[in-house]
Parts: sequence; structure tokens; C-alpha cells
Amino acid sequence: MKADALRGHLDPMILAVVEHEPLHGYAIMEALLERSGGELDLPTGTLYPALRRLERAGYLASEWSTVGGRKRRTYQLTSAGAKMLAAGKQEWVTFRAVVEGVLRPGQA
Amino acid sequence: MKADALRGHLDPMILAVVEHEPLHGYAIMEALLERSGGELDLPTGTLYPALRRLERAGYLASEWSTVGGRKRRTYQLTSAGAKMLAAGKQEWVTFRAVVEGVLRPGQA
DNA sequence: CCTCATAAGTAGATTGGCTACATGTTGCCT
DNA sequence: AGGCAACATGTAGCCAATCTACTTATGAGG
Repeated sequence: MKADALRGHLDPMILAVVEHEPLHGYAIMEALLERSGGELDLPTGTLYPALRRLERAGYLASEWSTVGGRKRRTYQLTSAGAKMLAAGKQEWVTFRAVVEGVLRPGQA
Repeated sequence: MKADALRGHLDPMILAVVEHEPLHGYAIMEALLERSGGELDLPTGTLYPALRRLERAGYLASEWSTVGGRKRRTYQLTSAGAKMLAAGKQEWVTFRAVVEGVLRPGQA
């Protein structure tokens, strides 16, 4: 999968994995890998800045903890984040319809 | 629809509209608008550079003509372009599976 | 002791879609 | 006749998100 195919789609995906339980960055990486069937192996240089950005934007809230001598920053969805996630899901449906309308994949 | 949701998905879409008939730039714009149900209204500053890029890459070939006093540059798919289009369609299927696996839109 | 998995980050390059601008024709409306 | 919408093509420069490559640190297992 090409690098910037993700562009603009990563944010809702990150929000989605913390929808039902707060997770720390590394666990978010693993959750994305697992949910995508091994396709989505984000470099840390993508994920961590994205998390900071989402927190600055008010969609995530974080707090530090220490587990087994390791520091973790755990992120949870805010109510603004939940709204953004819902909007993102809706936008995905539209986007998919646009791409498939143009590509007409039935004629592949 | 967000601006850079398109990132990395525009190229196959452009190739798709000239798959069965050569079209000039303006007609490609209109075809994208029509096939997307009015959602995909590309600015000329996006489309024309993209067409140049696709031609430089060998996926499109162009020639000039004059119709009703107006100059047109008509693009057609090359065989390399056809291969790229097929690959792009396949990549889209993968990409869609990844996003939907993460988003789980059934739980919206 | 060394290396892998866990854990979090930064700096800097890339890149492609965007806004805004530039140019010219045809045809319709007033 | 004047003006504006639609037709038609393009460039310059901005911006933001993802990437590569690097840094730091702990715990566990060989």
C-alpha cells in the first residue's frame, strides 16, 4: 500500500481504535496492525506526531502512567473526538462512493 | 470531502476516465464531476499538473487539436497506463479493506 | 553481555493537492 | 456594443501530513 494513500484517513482510524478503550501509543500501533490484517504497520514517526496533533486539536486526552518500569502515555477519546470520529466515518462512506463511482471497479 | 483525502487516489481515477475513450483536460474534469455525483470538482491547478505528471510518467499520451477555435490537448491511456490502472484498482480494494477493518463502520 | 520487544519521541525531506493568478476564445444576453 | 458565463489550458508558490532516520530508555531471555 502506497504511503500517502493514508492521507486524511489516518485520523479517524486512530480515533476508532480508542473508541471503546483507552490505549497507549504502542498499543494503538499494534491494534492498527491487527485490525488491518497486518497491512497497516505505522512508523513511530507517523503515529506519535499524529497523536500529539489529535490531542492538540482536542480529540484525544492523554495521561502518563508507569507499567513495569516503562512509561506509557495513554490516550482516550474526548467527546469532541467522538463527534469527529462519527463525522469521519460518514466522510469515509462518501469518499468510498466517489472513488468507486469513478473507478467503476466492477469493470476491472 | 476533505482536501487531501484524495492523496494517492487521484491518479487511478484520472486514468479510469480515459480508459475507454481519449478525453481532453476539461472533459476529464467534467467526467470526474459526473461520475462522482457532483462531489469531485477538481480545481484546474490540481488537474492539469496531474495530467502532465501522468504523461511524464508514461501513463498517458497527449496530442493537440483545435475544435471550434479552441485548443485542446487530448489524453489517451498508454499500455503502461492500463497496467497502472489495473494495479491502482487492486490497491483500492486493499486500501478499502484496511480502512474498513480499522473503522468497523458497522458499529458507527 | 547482547539483542529483541516494549515505549516514546524529534528533525528534516518529500510531495501532491490547494489557492490564486494568467491568458485567450466563443456565444449568449441585454 | 458591452459584458459575462462557459470553454480551455496552464504556472507559481503554499501547506500539511506522512515518511525516513535517528535518539533515548527499560525489561527479559539467551
